[in-house]
Amino acid sequence: MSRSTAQETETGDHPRRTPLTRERIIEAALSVMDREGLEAVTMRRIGRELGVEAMSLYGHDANHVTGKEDILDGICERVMSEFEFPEPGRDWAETCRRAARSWRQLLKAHPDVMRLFAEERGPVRSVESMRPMEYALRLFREIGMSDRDTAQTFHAFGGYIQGFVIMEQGSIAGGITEGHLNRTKEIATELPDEFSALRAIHPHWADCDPDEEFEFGLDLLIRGVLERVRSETPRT
Amino acid sequence: MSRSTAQETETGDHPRRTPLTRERIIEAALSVMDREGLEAVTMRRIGRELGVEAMSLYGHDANHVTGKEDILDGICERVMSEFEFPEPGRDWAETCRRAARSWRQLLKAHPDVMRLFAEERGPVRSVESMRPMEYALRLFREIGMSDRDTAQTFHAFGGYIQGFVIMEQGSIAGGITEGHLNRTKEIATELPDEFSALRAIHPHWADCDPDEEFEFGLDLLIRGVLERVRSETPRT
DNA sequence: CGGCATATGCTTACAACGTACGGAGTATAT
DNA sequence: ATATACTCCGTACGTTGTAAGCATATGCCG
Repeated sequence: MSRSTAQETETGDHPRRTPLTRERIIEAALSVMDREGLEAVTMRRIGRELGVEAMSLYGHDANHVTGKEDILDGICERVMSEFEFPEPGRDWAETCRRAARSWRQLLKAHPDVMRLFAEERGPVRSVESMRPMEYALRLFREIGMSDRDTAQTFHAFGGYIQGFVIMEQGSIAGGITEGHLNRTKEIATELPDEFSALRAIHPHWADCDPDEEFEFGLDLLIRGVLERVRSETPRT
Repeated sequence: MSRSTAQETETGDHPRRTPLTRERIIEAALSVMDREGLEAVTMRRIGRELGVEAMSLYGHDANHVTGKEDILDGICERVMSEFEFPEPGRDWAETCRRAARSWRQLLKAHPDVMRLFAEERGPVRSVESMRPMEYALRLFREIGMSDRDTAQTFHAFGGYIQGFVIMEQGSIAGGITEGHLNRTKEIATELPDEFSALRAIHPHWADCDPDEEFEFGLDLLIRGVLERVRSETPRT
C-alpha cells in the first residue's frame, strides 16, 4: 500500500520520496554552507539535509554527483548564476559601480564561496558562469578601451573586489571583522611607539562603514580608468 | 653509551635527536605546504618531515604546538616575517609600487598561504606581523592623506593585491592559470555569439604577462590616489 | 650515589571524514 | 512474467585530528 507520495521522511517500508536531483543536492549543500560554514559541508550532513544517506548522493548520471569535489564545483556555479546584471544607465561610472556592488553582494551573500574560489574551482567552468564576465568586458570596452586594456582592467577590478571581500569578512591584514577588531584594539592600545601610524589610523577602522570603504577603493580604480582613457585618446 | 649526538634518525634505542622546537615544526609545515600543497599538511606528514611521530608535535609549552590550528597560524606569521621593506626613494609612486610588488612576491612565494588568509587567521595576530602594515600606512600618510583616507586606501591596495594574486594563481573569474586557460580556450572558441566580447578579449589573456597585468591595476590605483590627493589639496 | 620531577616523544585508540563495493527495493520495458 | 535500469542504503576501509597514557631521558636535590 503506497501512502501518499509525501516528500517527508516516513517511517514506512519504502515511502516514495521526491527523487534526488543534482540541483537539489547542490542546493542543500549551499544551504548548509551558508548556515553552518564550509567545514559543515560533509557528505553525511548533506544527506541528512535531504533525508537520505551519504552514499545515496553518489552516481555518475545527471541526477547525482560524482563526489564532493563535484558538489563544491556545483556550489560555485550555482552562486555565479545569482549575479544580478544592472541595466546600463547613461552614467558609465555609476553603471560600473553598480556592477561592482552586485558582484560584492554576491560574494557577501555566500561568505564561504570565496574560500572555494581561492582553491581551484573558478567560475570559468561552465558557459553559464561566464555571463557576468562578458557583461563586465563589454562595460569596459564601451568607454573605448583597447582589447588589451579591457583584459587588464577586468583583472584589476576583479582582483580588487574579491580581495576586498576577503579582507572584509576574513580578517586579512587589517580586516574589519569584529573578532579581529577587538584583538587589534587590544594590541593597538599597548603598541610600541614604532607603530605610531597604526595607532593613529586604528580608530578609523573601528567605526568605518565597510560599504564606504568599498566605494572608496572602487572610486580610486574608476578614477584611474577614466584618467587613463582620457590620456590615451587625446582629443587632438 | 651515548653515540655521537647526531641529528639524524638512528636505529639505536633512543638516539639523541635535536629536540623539537615550535619554530622547527612550523618551518617543516611550511616546507611541506610549499612543496606539496596545503592538503598535504597533516600532522603525520609534518612529523615524518622531522623524523618524529605526529603526537610528538603536541604540547602546551613554547617548544611545541597546541594543535593543527596553531601550526597554520604559525605558518601565516612566519610568512609575514619574510616581507621585504623597500627603502623609501625619492619617487613616491615607485616606492609604493615596490612595496606592492614585495607583498605580491611574498604571496606568490608561498602560493597556498592565501588560502589560509582566506580562512580566519589574518596577519593581525602577532605584533611582529603588523610591521608591514605600519610601513604601508606611513607610506600613504607621507603624501598628505588624512588618517581616514589612509585607512581606506590601505584596504584598497591590500584588497587589490591579494585579490589579484588569488586570481593569478587560483583561476578566479578569468584567472591566468594554465589549466584554466586551456579550458577557457576550448570554451572560448566554440562560444555562442552572445559572448563576442569574451571571445575578442580572450587572446589577450593567453599571452599576457601576469607581471604586466599586475602593474596595470597597480597603476590604476596609484593614478587614482594621486589624483585624489591633488584634488583635495587645491593649491589655492 | 640514589630518588625524584620534569620534559620529551611514542603507542594506542577514537570519532569523523570521503568513498569503494555490493545489494535491496521499485519502476519501466519487453 | 521476466528482464533491465534506476534509486538508494549498509557495511567497510583508509585517512584525518587529537585525547590519554606510558616510556624514556635529563636536571636537580640530597
